Amino acid sequence: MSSQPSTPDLSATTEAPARPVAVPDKPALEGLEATWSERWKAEDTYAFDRTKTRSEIYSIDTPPPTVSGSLHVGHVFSYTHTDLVARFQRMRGKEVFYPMGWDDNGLPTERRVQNYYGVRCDPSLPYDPDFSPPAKPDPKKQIPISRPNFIELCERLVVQDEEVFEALWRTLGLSVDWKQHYTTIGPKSQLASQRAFLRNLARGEAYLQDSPTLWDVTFQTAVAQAELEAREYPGSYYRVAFGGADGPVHIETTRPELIPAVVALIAHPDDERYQSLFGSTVTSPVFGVEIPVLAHPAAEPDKGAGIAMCCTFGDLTDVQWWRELQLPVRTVIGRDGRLHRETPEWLSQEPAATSYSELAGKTTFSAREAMVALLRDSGALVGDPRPTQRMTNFYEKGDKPLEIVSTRQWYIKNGGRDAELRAELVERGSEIAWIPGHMRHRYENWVSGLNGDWLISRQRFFGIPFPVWYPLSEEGEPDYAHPLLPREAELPLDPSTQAPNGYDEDQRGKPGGFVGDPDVMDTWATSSLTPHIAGGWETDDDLFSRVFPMDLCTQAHDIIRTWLFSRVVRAHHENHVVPWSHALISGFILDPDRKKMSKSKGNAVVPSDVLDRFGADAVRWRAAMARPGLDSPFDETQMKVGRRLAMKVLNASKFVLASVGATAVAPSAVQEPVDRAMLSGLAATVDRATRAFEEYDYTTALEVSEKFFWEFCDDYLELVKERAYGSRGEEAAASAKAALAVALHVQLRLLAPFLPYVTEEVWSWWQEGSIHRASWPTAADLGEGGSAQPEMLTAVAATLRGIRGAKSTAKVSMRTELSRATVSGPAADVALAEQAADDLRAAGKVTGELVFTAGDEPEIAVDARVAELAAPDA
RNA sequence: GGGCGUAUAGCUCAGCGGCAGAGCACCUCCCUUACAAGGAGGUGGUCGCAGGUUCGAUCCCUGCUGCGCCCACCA
Repeated sequence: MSSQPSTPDLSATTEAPARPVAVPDKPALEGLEATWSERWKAEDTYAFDRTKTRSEIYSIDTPPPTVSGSLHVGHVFSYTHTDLVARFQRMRGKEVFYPMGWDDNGLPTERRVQNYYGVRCDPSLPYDPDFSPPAKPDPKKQIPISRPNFIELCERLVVQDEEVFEALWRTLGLSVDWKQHYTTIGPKSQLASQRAFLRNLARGEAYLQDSPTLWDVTFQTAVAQAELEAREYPGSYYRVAFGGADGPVHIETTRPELIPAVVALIAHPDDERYQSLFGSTVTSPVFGVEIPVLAHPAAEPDKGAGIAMCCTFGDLTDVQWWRELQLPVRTVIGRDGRLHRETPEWLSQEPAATSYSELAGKTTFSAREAMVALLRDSGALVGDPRPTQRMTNFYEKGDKPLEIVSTRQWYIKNGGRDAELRAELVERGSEIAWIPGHMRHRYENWVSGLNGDWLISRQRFFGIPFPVWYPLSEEGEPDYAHPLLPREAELPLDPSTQAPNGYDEDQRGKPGGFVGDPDVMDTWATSSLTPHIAGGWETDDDLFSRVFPMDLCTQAHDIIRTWLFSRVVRAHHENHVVPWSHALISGFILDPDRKKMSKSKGNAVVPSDVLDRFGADAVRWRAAMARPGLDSPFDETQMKVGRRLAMKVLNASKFVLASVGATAVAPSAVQEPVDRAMLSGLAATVDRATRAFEEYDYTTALEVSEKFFWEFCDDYLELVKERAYGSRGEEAAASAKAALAVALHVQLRLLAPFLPYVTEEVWSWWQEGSIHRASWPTAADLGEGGSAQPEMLTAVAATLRGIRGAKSTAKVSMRTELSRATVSGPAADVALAEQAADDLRAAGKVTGELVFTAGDEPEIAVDARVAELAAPDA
């Protein structure tokens, strides 16, 4: 560093660069993804160094994508957001723990296997070791296969799917350490899920309960509150007369097929119309069953007839009444969604039994038609049905309304039935730094609105089994109150193939023997443990202590109620902490009509297609323009802007490094005022980008860096081009070249998180190592120039723009020479611009006079005379 | 019905007490030795509506309206 400005340190500019500079003649974006993703893989560029201490580490919990689903650009954007932060933190010197998982467990995989291979799982069948799926699956005739055969196919297919996903993420340039990878069905997940479950059970946080459950009749499994989706569903109101002592009592129902399951009529205790009926009984139409009339405050006088029929179970209000009024259970709908084939005992009398036979075995839809006919014949149907649209609960992956079926299920306490726990979990939410902040309301709303504990068991096949058996009594009845549990050291295990301690396999299913729990855990019961699974909980304490609790969780807002909340629940129970300090929430990518993208709507944009057409850097650029939490419509034209930036980085870099030959990064050689002014502006940009990134505002970090870069190209580069080529001598050229090299060196690093491919490509032309392991730029990288006055470049650029404007107005080429140009404006600005008079003269091709004069204009203006027009005859 | 967010140029979005901004699109010009998949210049706005606070409001407050999302809503 020179202490004597009069003798600039030229040695820095003449010394040979660290390595030969190799700039291609025609830099191109094509092929960069293949080249560099391969290199990063081979060189393990993003490997996590587990010797670092917790304070040196930045750990990230990323949502494991459903590999059996299809990704669209929305996913790609959200995962890019995570990667932007990861790359920034890495360059800032943090050791980034950035694992990736695949969610391959659960129903989506089962469905995909069914369709892909044309099979279905029939647990009653024995394993067939010679089974191979049909070459041409017939979707209409699925072949029944055993559960072990089915699971084999699941495992086979997810491996294929996962390869495709990994390739996509690598192409996108996610800086994941793939050695930290996990799958939600893999052994690590099995172990963590079963261990965590046993711990929950031991502490009383998990329990088994036989009670009314939301039930999907298509998939024949229980579903959790978090998986509900209310949808509009057409129906009709039927006005139906029950027989009362003093004449008929009318109710309205949309579900007449549930009349055989009526256990009470219920009205509001203050409803004057029904005071005389409370305590009395009525008889149900068609069946003639005696039904009590009861009062309960949940009945709404304005709804329907004001008096409701309570069935077991038509909806959640029925469950509430059943529970609080201690009503009997009269179930008619089975797990398959059909009315029981056997006549229920309370309908065994005639004429009920004959009537019921009209309904037995029918789906709810057919049973409804049959029931309406019975009502009509009996005269109990009053008037015509009135069509209606109402909101009905569906399983989010299902297409038939949910039923409520009494079943035995495993639950984990999540505050849904415990105000104290709920308050603790709400409080956990406020310990998280939400980005953007208002996403915390989503969390609080959800937790506050829970109406039951978390149902984690599913009556499915491809999932993690509960590590539990039940002893069988001498009568062969399972004793659910005293489950047989393994020791943690025996995990992971499968109770359907392994016997509990103290029993032999031949006692399975025999009186006095045991039976394994047949259910599997829902996939959220596993993904709620992703910080534990990825972090080596209880299997690698050293690693876990270095990465947990994590620094960041990133995801879209739709899974706050599921993935985010369930991880908070698990970490709260197990570790008494929140699992991460920050939650960065992405918005959705919408189609151009602002509708959410989804495969079913056919408006999803396939990521591999846009990656092929625009390149990963361009796609990432567009992703970075979507601020946290904000939904953003997808528009291809914006990809082009990102692509143009990537291309510009290649071209500008080629110009600086090859055409000008500015390769030595030597800030001390920068002496010209305008060069120092440029570096000073860059210093301010670095500062702003860094602050923005620290606040997870990657969009602003990109905007300020990109804006500077374009001005650097459009103004500064043009301005100093001639001087850098040597038009004003060695010293002046050296200053420009040093400034160009320093600025490029800094700007490439500023852009590296966004455009990992082009920045790496350019870095490789003249620097050692990966730019992604280089340090994040600071003002110190810019030397003393960084503290010069940036206004000077502003004034000079305004002057240059004025000169160009004059040529543009005169409709002449920018190469046209000017015989005279007068720069006027505020005295201070003009004085600053004048300091770069020689550069301006060169860049503007002012061959004649270039006059600087203070004037009245509020900003710099240029009055120019075009030489060719001034002398057309010449 | 409850909650959250949002409304700024044709489009996508910044700005959030002091002269209304960017990119895209559009128009004009220029094949300039880094870049024509480029470059230069330009047109374009009652900052949703109505009140209020203020010397001053796109910005703060209140109300309204539109849009979006989450939750609740199966009589």
